[in-house]
Amino acid sequence: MDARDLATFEAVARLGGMGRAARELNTVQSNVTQRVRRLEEALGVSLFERSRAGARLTPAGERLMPYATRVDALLDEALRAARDDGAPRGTLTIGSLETTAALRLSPLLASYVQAHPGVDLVLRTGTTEEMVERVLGRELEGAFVCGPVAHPLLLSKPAFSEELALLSAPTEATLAAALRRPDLRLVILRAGCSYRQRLEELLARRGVVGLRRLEFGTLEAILGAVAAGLGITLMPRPLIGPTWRGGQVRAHRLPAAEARVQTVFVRRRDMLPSSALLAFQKHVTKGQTK
Amino acid sequence: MDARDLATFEAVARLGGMGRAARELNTVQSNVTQRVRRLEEALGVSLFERSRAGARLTPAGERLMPYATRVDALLDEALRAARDDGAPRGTLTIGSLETTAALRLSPLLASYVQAHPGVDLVLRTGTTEEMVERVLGRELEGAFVCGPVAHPLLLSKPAFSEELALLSAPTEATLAAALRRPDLRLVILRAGCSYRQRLEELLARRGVVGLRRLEFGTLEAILGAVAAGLGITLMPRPLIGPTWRGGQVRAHRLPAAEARVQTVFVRRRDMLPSSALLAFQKHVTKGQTK
DNA sequence: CCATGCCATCAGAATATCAGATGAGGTCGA
DNA sequence: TCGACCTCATCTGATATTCTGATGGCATGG
Repeated sequence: MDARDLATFEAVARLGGMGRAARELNTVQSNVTQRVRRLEEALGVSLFERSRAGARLTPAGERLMPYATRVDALLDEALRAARDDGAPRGTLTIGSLETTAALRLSPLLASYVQAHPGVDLVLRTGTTEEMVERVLGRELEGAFVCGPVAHPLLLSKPAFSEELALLSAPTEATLAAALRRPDLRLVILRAGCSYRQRLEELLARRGVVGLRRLEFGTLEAILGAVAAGLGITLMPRPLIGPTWRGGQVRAHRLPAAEARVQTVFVRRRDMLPSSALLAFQKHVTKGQTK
Repeated sequence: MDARDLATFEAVARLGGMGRAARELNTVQSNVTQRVRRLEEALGVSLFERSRAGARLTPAGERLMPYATRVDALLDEALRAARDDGAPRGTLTIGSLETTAALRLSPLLASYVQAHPGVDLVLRTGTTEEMVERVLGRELEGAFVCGPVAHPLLLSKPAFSEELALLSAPTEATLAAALRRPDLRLVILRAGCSYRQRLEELLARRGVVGLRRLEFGTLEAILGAVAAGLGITLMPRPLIGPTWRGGQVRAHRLPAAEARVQTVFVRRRDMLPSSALLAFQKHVTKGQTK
């Protein structure tokens, strides 16, 4: 049984058609047909029900499908294991929340790439859901996300503990005052942002619901908007320390129970970490204790 | 990365030479050389240190080796999963202790193959160590062996509980009398027999050590030897019930603590059981309760 | 110092894979 | 109803890969 046949099978099953699979695999449809037929002959079972609409998996195909993906993943892991001699090298692709990247990671990244010049570091940012999705899809080796994360396929390890603060324009002296504004809006980073739900829950406990939202793509824009009195936001408190100490926004402390949030590092349980990743994690731990 | 290249690599590593691997793979040496070279090029690392003596694994080869076997096993499992539609079919190869086969299995085998005519049943007998070895090597889907078995790769499930008895010639009225014979010998089935060590321990507790051994290949020969007064043996008590009730051997009961032995069914934890095996296990369970 | 065993390399034959054209069958819309 | 447009199957010839068997280098051991 050829691994490439299996990969072809997988693409056909996933895309629901041989022609579509051919396009994805950069080949022609006749080729895909041949590979599938060969696989079917080798196994002695029919894998697809062909129809005008495309190809649908037979029960035998359903049974084979998980193996197709597992073989693919295993071959990929074998490749990396053979290449990885323990010295960090190659491309390390990790994900992070925007805020974590800004607050915790940025000072570490420079020293990491300096310590390991053989590594090409790729950092992608996004929401917790996006990051988890990409880690599961093996697009990322791991990611810093808003904890806790409980997923059977993921390994989750506490990385940072943040104190969140509610930010408002500096004209609002207290949290209560900030919430009394009639035109109060939530200023959030993006649709699925981890802190948005938390902020809404927090406000709901104080009787504030149904607020309008403002969505900005960068932290700077958000802080600018808050400074201008457009609304409030929730953010790690240290983040506004250096840049915004001029007093352009005001950070209102929250009760400890609401303020604490764990940033965890997640990675696939079944994916062996590259040496580059191990070195990165060590780097993060070292930076923490310093 | 081609799975066949990986299999070739595995054979070379295991046999320590390309020529030898070529012989095992039914091909010629130049071909093996080419496949290994291609694999090395694809990975970008050297996998073997070549010398006049053969080929030895480099560190990268060492890292790749476990994946070669895993990919092979996974492909094999994929094959069986796709073919196995839940109806017992194909070849079921299991192992058993000689005594278990004679005592417990033989009545079950006929009814099993009758109930599942699509299955070719292969039963191999041997010692516990041999069976465990073969299960680990995937030569057997599972085996009935002398418990307990604790191995991280094996799943072990109690199957039968036997009462062992010490057998002697019928002229010996008691166990103590049987042990007093000056020319006492142990009659055992084969070198690694599970019951041999147990018998020696049992005798040692009674102060009898250093006995000579007689080794016979079949149960009938052993019972015959015991009947003829050549020595003693240890065996499940029910085994001598029907055939030897004529009184040609005498079964001496043992204290419960020494007599009880669990026969367990073991199989590889990471190997999905075929439908034929599942049906067989169900058959055994049913036969037990009857 | 020749026989033997090891691996690397090469060349030609056998085989597999590829792209593209075509055909069969159906759906959809004019 | 017809034709455009899907689907997958099949065929063909060009291309690429894989196989075999022969050769050569090199070290070891009789």
